[in-house]
Amino acid sequence: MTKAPTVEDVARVAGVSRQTVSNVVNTPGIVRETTRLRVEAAIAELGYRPHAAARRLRTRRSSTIGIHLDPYAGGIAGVVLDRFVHALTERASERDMRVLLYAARTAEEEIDRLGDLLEGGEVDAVVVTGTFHGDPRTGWLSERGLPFVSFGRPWGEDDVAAPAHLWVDVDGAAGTRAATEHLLAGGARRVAFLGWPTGSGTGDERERGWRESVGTAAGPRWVVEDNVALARDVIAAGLAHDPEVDGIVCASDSLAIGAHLATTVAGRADVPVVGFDNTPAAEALGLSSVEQLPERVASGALDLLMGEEGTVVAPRPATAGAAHVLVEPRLIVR
Amino acid sequence: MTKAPTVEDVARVAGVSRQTVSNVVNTPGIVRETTRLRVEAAIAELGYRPHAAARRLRTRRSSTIGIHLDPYAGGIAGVVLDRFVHALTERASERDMRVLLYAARTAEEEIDRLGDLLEGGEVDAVVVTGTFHGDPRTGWLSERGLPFVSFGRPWGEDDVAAPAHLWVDVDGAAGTRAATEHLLAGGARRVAFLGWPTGSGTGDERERGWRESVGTAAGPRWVVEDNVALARDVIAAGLAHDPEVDGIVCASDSLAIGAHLATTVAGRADVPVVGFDNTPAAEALGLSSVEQLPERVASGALDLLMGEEGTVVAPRPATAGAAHVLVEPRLIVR
DNA sequence: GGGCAAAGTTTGAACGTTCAAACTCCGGTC
DNA sequence: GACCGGAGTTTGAACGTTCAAACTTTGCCC
Repeated sequence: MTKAPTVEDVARVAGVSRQTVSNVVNTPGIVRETTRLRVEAAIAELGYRPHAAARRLRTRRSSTIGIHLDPYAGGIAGVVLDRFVHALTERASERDMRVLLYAARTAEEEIDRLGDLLEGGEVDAVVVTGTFHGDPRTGWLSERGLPFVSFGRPWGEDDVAAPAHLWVDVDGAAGTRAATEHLLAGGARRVAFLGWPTGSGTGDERERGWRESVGTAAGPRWVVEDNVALARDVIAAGLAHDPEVDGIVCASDSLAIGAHLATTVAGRADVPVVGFDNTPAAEALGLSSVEQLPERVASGALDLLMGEEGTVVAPRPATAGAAHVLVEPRLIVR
Repeated sequence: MTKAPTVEDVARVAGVSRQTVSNVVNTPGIVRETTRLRVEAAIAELGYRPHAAARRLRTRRSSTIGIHLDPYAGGIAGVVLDRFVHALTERASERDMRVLLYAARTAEEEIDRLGDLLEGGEVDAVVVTGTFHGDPRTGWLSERGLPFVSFGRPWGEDDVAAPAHLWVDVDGAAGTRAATEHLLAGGARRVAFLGWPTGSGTGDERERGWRESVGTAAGPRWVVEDNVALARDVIAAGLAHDPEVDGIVCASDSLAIGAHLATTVAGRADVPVVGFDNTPAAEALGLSSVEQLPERVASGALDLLMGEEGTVVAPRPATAGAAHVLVEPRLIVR
């Protein structure tokens, strides 16, 4: 394999200057038609491809977005994030952007990594996932004015009216509201909620949706860690104790699967169970579930970073105009 | 935010030359201890980070590996690939490598993208997934001598003795063999196989493992598309017709879940079902399954591209020495 | 203390691109 | 026919790093 051709080589073959070749590649509009065709022919003939590193060095733009990938946790929850990564890759691709993955075990390590990537010009912006109250990462990024968007609200602050930074999230309450209303519309008279212990912003939000829409049909609220076997046991006991329950809204598909197993074993297959996340497992078991629409989340993240139409990361301060996107999820009925 | 410091700035502060700063960063061993400390102090003081693009341009290395991410397909199968991506990111990170994702809808589009990424120096090598017999991508890459490894064998050729290119794969036959032997050891006398229609290399391989180890306990071989509901129906009918079956080995977790639903409904919960891929769904239902060990696959891919110890992509022709890694999967008993 | 090799350090150039400014045409206007 | 403006094109410089070669210092031996 001989040396790869450069703009210079193309220019020589086409009988024009370096810069004109560059213009044909980047801003064809300003080049005279006849010249353009000549240059394009030379590009094709030589098989010229712009060298990414040289371009990045000169333009100070990498056209790349970084995203952290946790060690695979097992279980069901990771699927949502993976779907988001898929969607982000596709949407980014449409805007001529790339997605770079990075690993980090701890928050400190991640901050270190973020610094390398952003300040070293390896990425133009990052998407931070799994944020929590007082997350050191978002603070660190904000302080330095580095461009980023979080998937997940800056919990605990006044995140909608005066957001601390750009964020995208799914409206969990709207999801459980839809789930609850679906059960009520199906004739349920006593709808229970199976969620996580209070304190996780996401979980509290999902519980709120049920509480606000269940009205007089409110059944018990059960709480357990996100685990199929534990959920099954809780529901088995709960149903025995409160047989009037005729519908269960869950904060996750793991919980829903546990609940489903419990109702099946107890011969109460008549009690509908609705999950959250619409994972393949819920699909396989024929459970209804709230779909987070990761594609919308991905689009929202890019809109915030690049503007609705932009093809370049142009960070706006969180204080200016729309600084967040809240995606309304959709109930998938099965 | 003022301009980011460069080697030059660090050099000035530390009272040394550019190159010495570079040496401290890249090959600290050759710098005198006292000098090194002085430079390191200057680096810390200024918060210097090497500019990735400049380094890439000069060294002609991106320290990045590309991998294609399909549109999220839904269903269970995608999970294995996602786990592989996670593992690849972590392993790559340990070797100071990054992982870049790219999207493409068709094989032609993917080839175009591969050309841009590899010849534009955006990535040093790519991992190609989901290869099939006569795959245009691997041919295109091989012709040009571009460095890549495939996750999946070059089916149909003499892939082990004279591999067409570097590849990593999971020994599917070994997986179903382990599953079959597990059922036999548990006392099964008639073990069926539920697989996909003949013709997919992967599926045929998994069937072979069952066939070769089931011996006189061979039950029927059922075949169906990879779908929970279809699998359930096939097993329901199959069990009714052949009630002697007392164990089912499946080519995937989707099939296994279908089989599990069928045995449960038929009141034949005594018939153990073993899946393949060890997805969260199988875990949630308490099904045994064959675990592909994506971490090993990821390590294998990097070993092939970079050598066992290397930190640089140093492509070897597939003809030289070990050009493939075949990972032995592990049965997870539940 | 002179000579010599090894260790450590500096210097000029180069990687391939795009920016910014300069330059060349060309048609139209006074 | 001199002047102007705009479209199209070229030129020199710069982005920040590392390579390769040249240079300087150190340590050792006789």
